[in-house]
Amino acid sequence: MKHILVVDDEPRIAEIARDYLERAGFKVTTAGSGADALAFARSRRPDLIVLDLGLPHVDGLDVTRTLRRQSSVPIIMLTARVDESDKLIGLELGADDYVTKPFSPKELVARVRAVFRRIDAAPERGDIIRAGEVTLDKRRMQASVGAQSIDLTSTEFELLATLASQPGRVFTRAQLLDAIRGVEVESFDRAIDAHVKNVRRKLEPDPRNPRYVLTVHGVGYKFAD
Amino acid sequence: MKHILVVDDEPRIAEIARDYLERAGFKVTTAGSGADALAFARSRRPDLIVLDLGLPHVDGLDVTRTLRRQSSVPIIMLTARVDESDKLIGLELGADDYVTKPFSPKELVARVRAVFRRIDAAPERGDIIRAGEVTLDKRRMQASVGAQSIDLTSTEFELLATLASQPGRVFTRAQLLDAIRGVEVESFDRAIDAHVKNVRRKLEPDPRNPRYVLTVHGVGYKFAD
DNA sequence: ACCGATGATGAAGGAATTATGAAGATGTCG
DNA sequence: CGACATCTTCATAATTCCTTCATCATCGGT
Repeated sequence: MKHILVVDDEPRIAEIARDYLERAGFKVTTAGSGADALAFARSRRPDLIVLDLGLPHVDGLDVTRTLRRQSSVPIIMLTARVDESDKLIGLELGADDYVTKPFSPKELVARVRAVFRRIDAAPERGDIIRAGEVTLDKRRMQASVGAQSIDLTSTEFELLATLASQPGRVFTRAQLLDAIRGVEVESFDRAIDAHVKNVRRKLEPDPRNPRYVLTVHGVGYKFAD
Repeated sequence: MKHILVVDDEPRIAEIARDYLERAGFKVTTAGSGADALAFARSRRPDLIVLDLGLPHVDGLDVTRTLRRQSSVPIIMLTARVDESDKLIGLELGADDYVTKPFSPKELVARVRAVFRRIDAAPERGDIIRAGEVTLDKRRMQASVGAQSIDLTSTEFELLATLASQPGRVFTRAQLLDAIRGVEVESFDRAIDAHVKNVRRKLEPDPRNPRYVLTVHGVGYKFAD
């Protein structure tokens, strides 16, 4: 069963949302502050968060920003004002959808269902990368070799995803830096070597004789094809 | 930097899209009508167009049709209707992907990125060199004779690519040195001989009687034509 | 067919590139 | 603030492969 966290400082609103969402078949937890929401999200990993933009102290955007550093949990924003809200949300990365207050509970349920549909729908083209026995799930940021799933840091994941998305293509270190860091950061090329080493340590059965992430001497790296 | 044209008659929607796409590192221009969009596309050549299907006067399909007569710019359609027939029509006319309204801005960004990934992944003109049975793929830095693929070092690959890019033309050793090393390096001419030997060993069915990389006595080498 | 000049070849040394472990820097969490 | 994780940098070891050289084969003009 999908677990939804509803965050609003007005208990009345939160309760209405809870009633409707529970009736729609979801498990619901409510939180009255941004701090509570963050603590809960960290420890219990809800499947979706309904978040009031106008929380006191730590507002919805702060919560979103903090959450986004560690998770890609879907967020639906509740916004009070119509005029400014779109702009604000537009500027802040991270919300998946938004509902303006006063909202109809039925609309909220519909939006929640829509988000889950999107997520559960057949993976987007390119969202799942399969290259031989290696599988990368971009949405869940999870990698696996065969049935064995492995933990990668976000940088390592991006690096591997870039390589595995086009097996056989040779990437220079500069290209890989772009892919994992964005163009703006200037970093020493050799940082890539360190990440490759770490990826190999986690991914390869025998890191000394890589089967997947291969070195192309004088050029860069490629994923085996 | 990639330049994206967003076309929607609702400024609110266009602005949200602009904000998200700019945060994602794209340069964005917005247009409120099909006529503006066509004018802009003609004069400024954006790298991708996000196009509302339900534009007034000249609708998205008209715009697409007109655009397609003169350009192959990627198009992502925004459509309110989920109707399957619209999808078919749009794809027939050359839309590259679809996002249904109301859309999550994050999804839009993801689709845009996916389209660019597809485009950038496609081999560019000149990236594949074909000379008889020999094929060179610069992106993969791999050569093949018929169906047999061959691993070359980067120097060997550059040497062969230089020769094969102009079959029949004779290259002096100095020219070949320039091509593989850059002008600045001073190296003994005869190093080329060694590379030719190695290329032949890997490439030729019978290295003693070369079929592809031919010696021009007293001058240099050429690729057979 | 001869002979000087040019090319082919295999081996060895050395330059350049990559691998690796550890330390420093940075940011995050409790 | 201290513990922890991650990313980057650095020094050094290991590896690749480029160049050179010596020797033998081939070419072309006479």
